[in-house]
Amino acid sequence: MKLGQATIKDIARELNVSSSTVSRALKDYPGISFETKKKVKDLAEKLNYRPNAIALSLRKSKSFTIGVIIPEVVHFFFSTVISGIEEVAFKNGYNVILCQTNEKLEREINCVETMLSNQIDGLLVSYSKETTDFSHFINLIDMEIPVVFFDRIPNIKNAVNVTVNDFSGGYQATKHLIDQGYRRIAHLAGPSNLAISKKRKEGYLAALSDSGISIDENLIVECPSANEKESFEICLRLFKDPINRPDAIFAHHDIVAAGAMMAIKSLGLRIPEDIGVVGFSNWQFASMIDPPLTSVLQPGIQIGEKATKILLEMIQNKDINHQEISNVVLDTELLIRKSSVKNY
Amino acid sequence: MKLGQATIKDIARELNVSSSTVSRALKDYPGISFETKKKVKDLAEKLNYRPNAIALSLRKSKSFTIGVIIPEVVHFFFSTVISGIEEVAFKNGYNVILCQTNEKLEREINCVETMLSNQIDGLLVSYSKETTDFSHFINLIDMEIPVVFFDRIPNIKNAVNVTVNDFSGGYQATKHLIDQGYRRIAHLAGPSNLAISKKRKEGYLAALSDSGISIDENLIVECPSANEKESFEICLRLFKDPINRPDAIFAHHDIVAAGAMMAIKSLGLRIPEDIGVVGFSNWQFASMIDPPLTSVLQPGIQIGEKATKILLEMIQNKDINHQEISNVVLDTELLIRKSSVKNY
DNA sequence: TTGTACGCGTTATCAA
DNA sequence: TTGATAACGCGTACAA
Repeated sequence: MKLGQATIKDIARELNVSSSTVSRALKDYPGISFETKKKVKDLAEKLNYRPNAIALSLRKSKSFTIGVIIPEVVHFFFSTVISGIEEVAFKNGYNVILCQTNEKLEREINCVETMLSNQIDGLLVSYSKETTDFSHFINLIDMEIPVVFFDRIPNIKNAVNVTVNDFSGGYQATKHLIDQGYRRIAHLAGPSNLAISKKRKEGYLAALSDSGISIDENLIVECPSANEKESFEICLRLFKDPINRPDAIFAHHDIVAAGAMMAIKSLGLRIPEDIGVVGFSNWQFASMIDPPLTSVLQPGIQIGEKATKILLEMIQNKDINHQEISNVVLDTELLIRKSSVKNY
Repeated sequence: MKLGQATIKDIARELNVSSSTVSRALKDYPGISFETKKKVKDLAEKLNYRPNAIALSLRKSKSFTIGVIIPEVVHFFFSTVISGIEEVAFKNGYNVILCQTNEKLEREINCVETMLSNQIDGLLVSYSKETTDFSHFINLIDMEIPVVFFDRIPNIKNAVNVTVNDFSGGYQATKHLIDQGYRRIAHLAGPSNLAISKKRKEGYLAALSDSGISIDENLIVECPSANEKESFEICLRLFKDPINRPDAIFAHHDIVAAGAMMAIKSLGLRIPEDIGVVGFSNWQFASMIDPPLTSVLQPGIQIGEKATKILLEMIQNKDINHQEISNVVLDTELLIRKSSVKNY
């Protein structure tokens, strides 16, 4: 018995018909006698025949595969996005091939190469923190390969972007802290080359402005690595001066917020009585820490679904009007928990 | 077909040589004049030539792709495993195609079909909670397609399994609680059809036994869904009776532990003073919750790496001795934090 | 040193 | 109603 899978040729040989007949019979093409059709289908069943997707790809110049490039899988938000992507792709008969960059530009370029070699029909990307030159993506777009950016979106002509309303998320978060009576609200900002960092910060600034609170540059600190350790240390410094210290923190995301909370606790300060805290993304742990963390919900699954739906549309209908879909912005929602409400 | 993807034929035509010459020149085959080689390579560079992986797959009957089937991406442990898988696969020039089952058997079978159609060279699997019949996997093994199971491993002849020592993890956790002076230790067990649930429970039982503590069946409760809500409710019931209530919890995993912690707090009990808690898997949030949760480290990245290395070995060397690698067990490590140490 | 021919699995096209 | 052929892109045995 031959290794591997039965092919159309195997069926044809065994039944003494041509492979085209088998192909047509299997696909219920008109003009095949009922008899032949039955013979073929029965044998196919018996041999456990399965069409070879690789051969199909070659024949049709279409791989039914979409590529996904993300910074890292081990990141709650990205894992939810992947989940949404996989879900929609699977339902539409597309495969997902996955590549993580570990936030390295070199690796990212390498991933794009791999994707190209593998003839992906389209690509979903959230680029790395190191990426400032987008030519490897622009090349793809120039080759007319559909590309959709999500979450971290570049400023590229003809790019299609899916993201949440980071500005409004930042605004909501900050406004909420103001409404709760906090006045010296610090912002732990994200890496400055990411548009999301800029947007969240702008939302923060706008909320302060709108409430007539003057902006104190000392209260805005960038967290380039955006991990809990970095944020812990930054906060220790930030809280050193008891006079000028902030009374609330709006963090770029929940991990940063968690680091801040640890710093606050380690200084013997109370959350939310002394310091209020709001995060971003609503990581899984947000509701489980103590006190539960108020956070801006960033609907990862929906982002993944939406981005994939758009990508599939672009793949299936090349003449789609890019202008209309070039910037999809999903709504955020503030999930209020104890970390920011004094009388919760 | 994507515009601008140059093929060997394009190069051949332009240079007035045969495509075999181009093919050979590109791969530095002997017997090609330096001159031709240079011409070909230069033009390839200029045209941005990239070998078509699909054509190569067909030609070589090898896809350089491995499939990964997991219950869900949005699960910290699995996301770490995927990360390890992707890392090793990428380094070895293999692609990763991903399929999640959402814990559904039907979907799982469907995923296997997809993988087969796509001619994966090998498969990594952690099966769904619903799966009790493994014939869809056994078929693969019978077809001599390399399959490696990780974390959730079946009892199948010739299967290759990679897992952590769940028994010893359960034992460590329980022993630690005993050493801390806890005596009425409850176990919130995982879904009963998973070997990992059984193993962790056996470790728990053995530790009690070895310490001469009698086993109270009322203190062992299964959590079939293993989410925080379920565990919260189970714990409320478990703690209703102030006389017979447990003084510690060993949970199947950290999410279950987190649910338990919420229940404990909501009843006004203190952790670890009144109730000690130990989880499993060391989810990312374990160190961030209050009090930080003692947990059994389950090295997901290493599991992913190890499983992939073994799979690639099986793919590249069909004559490998399965007996020797049929059961790889990685060590767990107990990370002791405040949730289980009264005088931390 | 280079070219020809074939096959990997499939299907569209034309011919019978 | 069915068959033969070519083509998708590539590599390679064989021929020149």
